[in-house]
Amino acid sequence: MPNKKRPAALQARMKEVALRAKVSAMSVSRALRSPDQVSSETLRRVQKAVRELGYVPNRLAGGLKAPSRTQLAAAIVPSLQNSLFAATLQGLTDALRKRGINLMLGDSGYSREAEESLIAAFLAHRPCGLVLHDTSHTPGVRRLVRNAGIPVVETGNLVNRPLDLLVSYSNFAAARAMTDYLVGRSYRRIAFVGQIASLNERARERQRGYRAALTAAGLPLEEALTIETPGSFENGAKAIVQLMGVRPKVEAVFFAGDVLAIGAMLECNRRGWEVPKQVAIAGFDDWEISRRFAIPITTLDIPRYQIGERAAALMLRRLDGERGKLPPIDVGFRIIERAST
Amino acid sequence: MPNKKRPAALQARMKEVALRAKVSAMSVSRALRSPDQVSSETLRRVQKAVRELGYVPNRLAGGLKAPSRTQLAAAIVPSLQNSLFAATLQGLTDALRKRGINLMLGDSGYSREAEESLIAAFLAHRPCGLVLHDTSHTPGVRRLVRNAGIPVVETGNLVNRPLDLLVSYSNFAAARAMTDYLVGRSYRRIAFVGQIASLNERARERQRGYRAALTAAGLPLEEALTIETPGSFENGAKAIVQLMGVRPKVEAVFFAGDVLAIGAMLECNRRGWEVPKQVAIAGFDDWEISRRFAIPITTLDIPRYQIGERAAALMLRRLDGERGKLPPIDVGFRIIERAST
DNA sequence: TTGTACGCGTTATCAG
DNA sequence: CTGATAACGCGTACAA
Repeated sequence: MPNKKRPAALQARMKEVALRAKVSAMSVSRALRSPDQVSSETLRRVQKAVRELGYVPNRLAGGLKAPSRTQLAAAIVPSLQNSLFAATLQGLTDALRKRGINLMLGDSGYSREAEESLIAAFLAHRPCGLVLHDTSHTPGVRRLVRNAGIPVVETGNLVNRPLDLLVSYSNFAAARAMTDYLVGRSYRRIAFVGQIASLNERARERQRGYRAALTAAGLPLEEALTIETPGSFENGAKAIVQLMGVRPKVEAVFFAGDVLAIGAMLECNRRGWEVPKQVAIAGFDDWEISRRFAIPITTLDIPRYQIGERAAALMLRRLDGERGKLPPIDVGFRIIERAST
Repeated sequence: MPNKKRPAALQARMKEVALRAKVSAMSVSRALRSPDQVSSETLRRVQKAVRELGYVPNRLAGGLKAPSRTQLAAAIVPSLQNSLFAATLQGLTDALRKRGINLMLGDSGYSREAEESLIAAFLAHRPCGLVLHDTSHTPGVRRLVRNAGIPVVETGNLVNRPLDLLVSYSNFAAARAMTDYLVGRSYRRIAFVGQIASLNERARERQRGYRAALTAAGLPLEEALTIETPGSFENGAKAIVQLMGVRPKVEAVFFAGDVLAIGAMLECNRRGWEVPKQVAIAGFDDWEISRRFAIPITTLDIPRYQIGERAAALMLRRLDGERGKLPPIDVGFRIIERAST
């Protein structure tokens, strides 16, 4: 048995590439990481050997020696199944991949405790950066990321005291702008349907924006015109039914989430309620389907993909050595006016 | 400067935990990985030290020494933004997390070449397992996974010769069953709208299933009744408009993707076409919104979450030492009959 | 431009 | 049940 101790014919190591290329392992390492620091002859031989052996570098070893260059980043979103976060993730991975950085992904299920334990688990792999959608954290999270000493980007809301880097938009300003818009369209009795404020900072901020706009316009705040409910088509439908029963009549409903607005629109279609004549509907986040209804839905466009892209860019600046406190980035939002209002 | 060489007060190492707990590093390692192999006194002291130092183990070092236990798996889906894949990912991460395994994620953009280069990048991190949605690969992929020597699970289609493990359903059988169902409902001129077959094995199989059903029922195959188009609401709308212009009249349309069926339904609503009276509509994959229309859409339920869960389970069996060729798992499908047909 | 020696943090092995 | 020692595969520092 001419077995060289290695059980199966597995992955080649750098040493074997070196042997085949007739150079030292160090030259292989250099040829792979900074090709301009070796002679073209060495480069050629190394590349040939790499190809022939199907060599796949071992980043575990590399990362051990040179932490902060593991070429692995981590991201945590509240839910994997929400298309909003998916768009941000796409922007993130697209931008990171250009630099050879891969992404570890997990979901917190909207729980701060789950976020903390997930971060701890991720840090065990020594990622070179961390992206968190949430902006509200346990004390443990602050300690973990401080000790980790890696760039952290938050993306969910334009907060005042971020952990580190911040790329987002103002949930408050967006909700306020949409409510202002409805007021500008002469709607007076405007209802609000959003996610449960106590569970979620973003939901809280949106509700606050709605109220600020009403107050600024001199309109009263009525308990019966604010509904908190988990986001789903069904709950959007239930909310519109409930609101249509309120007297005096509700003129417009701002759904702080397109999933709710769409559910409501479907319900209106089913019941034959005319939008916007009987009730106007506004959404939040411009899902593709919102513009495809017979009466397309007025909504807010948030540049989700761009948030991911710019989060990556910010992280990369840190990895490239920039040390100072980089200023937060506000990607803004845009009201998309359609027939539903 | 009392600096002990370490620049900042960063992550504690196992050695420091050992020092504080007054045991050897080896005992710390054991206490963490197999608590029942150390005395309860040692265990207690180690746990205390870990807590006090906020120790986060370094899996890079662990993985270097003990490959195949990096506690990191990798998954590649065609697109991050498709909710179908998101459901599978959720099942996957939920199941893996119970075993402390985290997930690296990327998208191939429906390209086999992109899949190959992504796999190579992922393998550099020495994942202990790999999940691929696609079932059609470049030769390079076969070589890479063979050399990697890790479990690989494919999830996109019930193929005959999987790379290794397989958890999926038969796209062919599902499409055939739906077409059979439509035939059973006495529709005769049945059209098919699906993704572009040349780009995607799953699309190909669904189209094949449709044809097989028609042929078995003695119905003719007509060119004009098959449309291939990228999946989107808009393309679903265009397809139904095109098909409504065909003479003699099309009686039912099977959209091999709910996004297409929903786009078509929205278009019918807009134009006032009655479903199923003027044309019946069937979909594929039971998106939540499909059941919320005034006329809810008949569709196919694929247990996407379960696919992820079982893919994880299969991978774990391998990691737990099972060697043989584990048989493919067929999770099946279910026709959900609603008013649209 | 290239090579040598050593160390990164952990675990397998084996002796106590 | 515990500890000493030697890898794991690569990168830094320095020497040639």
